[in-house]
Amino acid sequence: MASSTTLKLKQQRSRERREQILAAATKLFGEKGIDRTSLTDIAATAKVPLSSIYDYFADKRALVLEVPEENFAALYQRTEPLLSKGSDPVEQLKITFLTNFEYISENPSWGRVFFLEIWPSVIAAEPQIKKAVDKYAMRYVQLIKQAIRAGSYRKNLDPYTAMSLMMGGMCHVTAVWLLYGRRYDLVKKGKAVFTTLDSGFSNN
Amino acid sequence: MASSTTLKLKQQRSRERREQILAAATKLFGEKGIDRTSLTDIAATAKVPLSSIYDYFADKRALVLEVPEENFAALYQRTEPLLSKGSDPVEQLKITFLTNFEYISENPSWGRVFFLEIWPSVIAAEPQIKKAVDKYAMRYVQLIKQAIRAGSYRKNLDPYTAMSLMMGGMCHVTAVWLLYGRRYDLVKKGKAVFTTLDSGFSNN
Amino acid sequence: MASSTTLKLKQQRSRERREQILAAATKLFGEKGIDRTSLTDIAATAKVPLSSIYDYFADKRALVLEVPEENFAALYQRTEPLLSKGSDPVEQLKITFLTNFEYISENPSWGRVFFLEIWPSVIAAEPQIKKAVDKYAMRYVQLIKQAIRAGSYRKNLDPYTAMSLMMGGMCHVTAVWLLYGRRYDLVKKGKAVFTTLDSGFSNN
Amino acid sequence: MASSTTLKLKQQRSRERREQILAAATKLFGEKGIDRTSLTDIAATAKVPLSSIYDYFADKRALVLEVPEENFAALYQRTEPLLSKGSDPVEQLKITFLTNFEYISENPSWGRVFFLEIWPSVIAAEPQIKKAVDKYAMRYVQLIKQAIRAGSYRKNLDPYTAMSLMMGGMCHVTAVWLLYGRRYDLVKKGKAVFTTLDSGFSNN
DNA sequence: TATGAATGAGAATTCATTCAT
DNA sequence: CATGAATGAATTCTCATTCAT
Repeated sequence: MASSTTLKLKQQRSRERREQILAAATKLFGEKGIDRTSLTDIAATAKVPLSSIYDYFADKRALVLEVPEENFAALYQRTEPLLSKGSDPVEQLKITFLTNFEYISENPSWGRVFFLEIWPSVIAAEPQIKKAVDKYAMRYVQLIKQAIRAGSYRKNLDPYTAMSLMMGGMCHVTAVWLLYGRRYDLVKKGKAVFTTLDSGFSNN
Repeated sequence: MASSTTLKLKQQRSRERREQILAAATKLFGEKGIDRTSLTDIAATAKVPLSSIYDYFADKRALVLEVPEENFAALYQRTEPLLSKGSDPVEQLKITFLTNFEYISENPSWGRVFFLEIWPSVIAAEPQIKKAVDKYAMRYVQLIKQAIRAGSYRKNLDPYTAMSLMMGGMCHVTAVWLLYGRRYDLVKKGKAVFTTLDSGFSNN
Repeated sequence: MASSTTLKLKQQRSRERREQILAAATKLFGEKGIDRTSLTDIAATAKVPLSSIYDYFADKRALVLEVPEENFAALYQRTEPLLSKGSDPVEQLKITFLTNFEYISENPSWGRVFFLEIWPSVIAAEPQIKKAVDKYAMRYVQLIKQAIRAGSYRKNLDPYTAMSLMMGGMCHVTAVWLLYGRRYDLVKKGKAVFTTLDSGFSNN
Repeated sequence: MASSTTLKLKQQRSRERREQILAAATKLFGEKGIDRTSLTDIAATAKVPLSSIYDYFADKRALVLEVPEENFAALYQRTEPLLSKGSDPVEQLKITFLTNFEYISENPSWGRVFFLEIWPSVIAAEPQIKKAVDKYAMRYVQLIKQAIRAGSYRKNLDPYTAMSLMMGGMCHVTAVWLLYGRRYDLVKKGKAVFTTLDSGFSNN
């Protein structure tokens, strides 16, 4: 009993430290860029001794790669329940798209890291990152294909081009939002982007 | 007379060296990322002594910032003559958009640097970069506004959102093209992007 | 009674662990060198928690110094019974010398540690090591002196020089054997070394 | 003229620095062992900034490997002229053997590095080191073979075993000399070793 | 007694920048 | 003007050792 409690406490502390490090990394990567952020910086921000970082991550590269991992998981967890009911592919596409805007809106650090540092960038070529991004992109491609089959979207719409427009639009709008000091409502902007694209994709 | 000739020769040599350095920087930044590229690498690639870089650029930062400068100039020089005749704003928009795809297609190093390293990224916040990018984006905004006024595009189209879709689409499509080994015709893909967006922007 | 049994079991376990650690250290020191072997490596190889090493050895230095200790003890234990009978000093010298070759042949890890890492090396200056090595060398010196007195070896033979040749020969032959992948019978080689030396030492 | 002088001065300074570093490395490697010697130590001893070491050696490994290189060259340079005249293989063997003792006697730091750290040790497996050592050992093997052919040494002498005894004897005697504070004349000891071996090798 | 977790003190290496010539 | 050489300041990573439980 006691030992089980202790273990849990320890594990709890460990998990917290890990998260502190990831949070610090996310914040600093977004602010200064991944390469300009030293582990010393991260340790200081996370209030953890530098060498302790190595208790949780094999090396800097591993830490960098876990930042998206963590956030994609959170994003999926948030999107899933909203989708379960709606069966209309266009509706599902909209929910998926806007939930991402919401997530970024609430986690701008993550937005910074992802859209200013990870995608698109040379590290997006890292298999671990590429796989995660591809998986996310494929959701869009699938939904767009369904929408075409359902007759909502034009038969001659290339689903990959359409996905590129959705991802690229999100990227640009988010980057501008971040670089200009987040002076407007990102989700509202996301809705405008969706509406414009949707009308271009539709069988008018 | 003789000295004037000498001077010219020197200036000539200087200009060449400067360009060699910028070309080497563009190439290497795109391949390895800005922070992972050392001035020693650049000097070696440009076949110029390391310390000579400091005769042309104040420091690494200055060199980094001049890389987009140089390339935007080249892009403008290429776009301008094509625009002079056409007066239809949609046509001008299309030319401007596709010329950029052509430029990237022919200078993939520059594509890499710009879309994987500079925009969007934390260094895009640098005033010098931001100004150059904004200037380019505003061309799109102006043309889109003209197209709306001319009745080609919908009255309720937000020109900024539309511009974001064009820039973001270009960014995404280019990044994927680069990250997946340039396996298809980028300009063709650019045309598909334009067509899709154009139909969404239009008064159908 | 029960507690005594428990105690014995514990002591048993303790002794086993100690030996596991020493065996792992011997193996790894020989493979990678003493300084390149971390206590973490040793713990992992010995399947013992890292911090448990400190229950058996004061620090890394102490562990390093006990590795020869342990092995000299084993070597003596093996040599003693063979000597008891033979009274001819030259015969005893031969047995002592060849038994060492046999021991190395059967424990090449130990051979590696001793001849590639400990002797000769700066750590051979450590009193604990020096004492053990000196003790072993003195056995040779004594037997050589006896052989001189018995008339088997030349009167003008310097017993220390002779011992150096035996030890040095063993060292060189073993090192070559190890560095070239143990491609021949070390004991046979040892016999050749002994024969050659013996004939140089003898009153021909 | 001036620039040529300047160049020479620079090269001169460079060569000196390089040698300072190698000398410091040799000294410290012999005193503390290669792995226990940090580049910081070497830089301090050589009175050179740490990072300047990298102007002369690619990394620590390269520096370690150049220490024997340098000294073998010096040893050969010293041995060669003495050999030119003598044609008797045994005489040549003696000169080669004793010149090495002389060299160590005058460069005990090198003796320490070579016999306490490099040979025999795990780094002796490094191709660059192995090659150099093998080359030196083969000289002995050749001369011994010649001596056998000339009838000076026994027909049934294995030249490799004989070489091992010469090298091993030198190693042991030198190591003891170093570890016991160089309290006697190493060259004299070398002569005793040679005499003893020679009588064992000979057709008495 | 046993041990998982933590950490301080280095270690090697890199690189932008300076400067003497 | 040009440049080879030099270097200080970081940076990532390792590891022996300690300690709370």
